[in-house]
Amino acid sequence: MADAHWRYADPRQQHQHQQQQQQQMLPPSVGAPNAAAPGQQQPLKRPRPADYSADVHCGHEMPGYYPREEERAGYAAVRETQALNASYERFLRTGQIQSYGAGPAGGSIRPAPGANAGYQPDDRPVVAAGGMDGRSAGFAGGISEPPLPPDASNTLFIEGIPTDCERREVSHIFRPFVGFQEVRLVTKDPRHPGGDPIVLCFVDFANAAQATIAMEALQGYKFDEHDRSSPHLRLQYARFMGPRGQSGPGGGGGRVRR
DNA sequence: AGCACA
Repeated sequence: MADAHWRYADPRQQHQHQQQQQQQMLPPSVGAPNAAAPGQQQPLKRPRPADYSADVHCGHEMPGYYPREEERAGYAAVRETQALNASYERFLRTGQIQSYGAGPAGGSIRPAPGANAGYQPDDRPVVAAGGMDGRSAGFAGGISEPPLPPDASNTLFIEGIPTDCERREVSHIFRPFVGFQEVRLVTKDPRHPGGDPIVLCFVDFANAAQATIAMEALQGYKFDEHDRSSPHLRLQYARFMGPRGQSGPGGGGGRVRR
């Protein structure tokens, strides 16, 4: 608890000698050696002997560790997202929503105390989907949902993201929406030579209804609200859904028809 | 306009 907190506290604390000791004991980022991202591994200064793998464990294990660029807040987002996924899967099975999104409880959403828990601002999603599924549950509010378009997908394709925008910034925009799972940024070369590179973005939601709510809420969203020439977002359903999407082949997401 | 990840 406290030892997870001291890392992020401001540097005016008086235990610096302790920090230095601990930092020497913990290697910088030996999270999960076999899960390293392709472009991410640090250059090895010298090849390790074969018996290296036996004693790498240093008590620094992190369930669900993502070796990408998420640091600090990213951790919390990922962990929280996974907790939300778990909640939602429970909802799918039981048909009951338990303190999902808004609401005071959140006890079941909190990650178990461990690595860096206990350091989270209250950033749980507040923009909730009325009827989660459109089918069965979700009539609690008495508001009927419009049917989803036939090409609805739980992945959104977002254009118009400024090229200097980082993944974290995009996550800030989409994270308040219930069902948010992940943001993926893709940089494309411009069609015209000399043009600006293009940033495409894919955002996953737990289901298509939640994706639709976010899509309509953020359609035309301006990045710089006081700049009239600021780029604005255009959101569509993503065309192809791979295994990450919920409606693969045979899942009802066939050809686009209207 | 431009649709990737596994």
